[in-house]
Amino acid sequence: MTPRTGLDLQTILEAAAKIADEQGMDNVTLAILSKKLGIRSPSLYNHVDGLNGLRQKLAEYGLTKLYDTLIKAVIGKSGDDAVFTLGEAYVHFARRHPGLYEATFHAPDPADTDLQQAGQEIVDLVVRVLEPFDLDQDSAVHAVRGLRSICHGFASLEQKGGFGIPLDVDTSFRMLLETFVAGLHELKRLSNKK
Amino acid sequence: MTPRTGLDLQTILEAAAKIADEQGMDNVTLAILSKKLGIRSPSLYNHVDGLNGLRQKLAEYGLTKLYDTLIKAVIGKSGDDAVFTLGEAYVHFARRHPGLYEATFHAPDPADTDLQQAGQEIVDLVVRVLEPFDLDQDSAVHAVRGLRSICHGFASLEQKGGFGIPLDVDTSFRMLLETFVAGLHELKRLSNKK
DNA sequence: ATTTATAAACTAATAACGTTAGTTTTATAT
DNA sequence: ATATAAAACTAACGTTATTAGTTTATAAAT
Repeated sequence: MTPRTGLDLQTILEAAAKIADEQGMDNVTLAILSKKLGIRSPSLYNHVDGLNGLRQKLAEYGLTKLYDTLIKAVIGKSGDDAVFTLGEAYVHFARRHPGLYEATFHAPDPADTDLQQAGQEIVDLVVRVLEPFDLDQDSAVHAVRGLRSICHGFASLEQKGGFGIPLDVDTSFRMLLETFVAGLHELKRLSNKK
Repeated sequence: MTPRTGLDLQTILEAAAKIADEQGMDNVTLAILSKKLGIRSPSLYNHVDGLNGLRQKLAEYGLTKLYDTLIKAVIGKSGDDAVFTLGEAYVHFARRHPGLYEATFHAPDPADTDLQQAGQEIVDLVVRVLEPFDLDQDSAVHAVRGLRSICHGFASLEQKGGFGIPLDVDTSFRMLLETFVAGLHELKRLSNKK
């Protein structure tokens, strides 16, 4: 004896992501979402644990979509080139999916296991991209944090309209990545000297 | 004939900043704020244009406090040292005032003149800190964007609990700044070669 | 074909919030 | 003492999220 088939989580998350991208994360409400789906807002509780539950799932959904984008981008690339490609795919994702990207950081429970794991997959990917740089274990962790900070910081500031001056932002980001990569090589050279 | 003297904006913003820091930006509501101030929520409209107006003012307040912190930190410093000091003061501010720092990015109208000016002061400060690196005009703008991205990205990720692994975060950030500075020197060396 | 179990979707109701309108209060300058 | 202007108030409304309880539809079992 099985129940009737209604909405599924995937449909709900896609609709929520669309609202986030088009109207901003603030407008991802149960009221607006349910209207878009053609149901009443209490019905959403059959699929998601309230607004917080929706935000949690949406954050996870966003991270896995980001991961899919990144891994497709770096296939067949290595070394400096892979770093540039990874970075550019990251900010490109944030531009294409501003709301979903924002949702990634709006999880009510950042310590949730599923969410952590989705984030860890991205970290592991960045670790692999940085492997050719021959960093020791600790330095590798530091470098991953660095590259994530660069990508997220740039994407976030760009989204918030932080770059007022009319100077090409792609060039800015490319130069930032080049500076980072050059710095990695340089620090490695210095440590090899000893 | 002057009116009675009630609350002033400064008091309101300080209370709002405290709520933001202690309970998160989501709890900066007119209801909670007015309760903390011992007045009814509609009375806040005498000082601030609703919740959006409060958020706008709070963002501006946060930027000026950040600017004050940064400028005090870099006084008497120059070159690489000034960059390290600036960056560390930045993330230190974000740690001490997590909610107020977050508020900085939650202005309903990012294009507002007063807010833009508050942000521009910080940009100008970073420009001056990077002057010793002898960058041409465009490169200087790119470098400022880069350093801002690094600082904001790191602060933001740290705040969101993005760094799971138990490896010292201060070391991570220091190394990121060192990588950036080394990269700047290296790129400069390369461009001088021609 | 009929029955039945199950979950999806519903209605109704409540509490909290932001906001507006209109009234009262109170400190100060005359 | 009095008039004024703004601060603070009460009352009310619309919108949310949320809970409780009811109805409905569908897939499987008879």
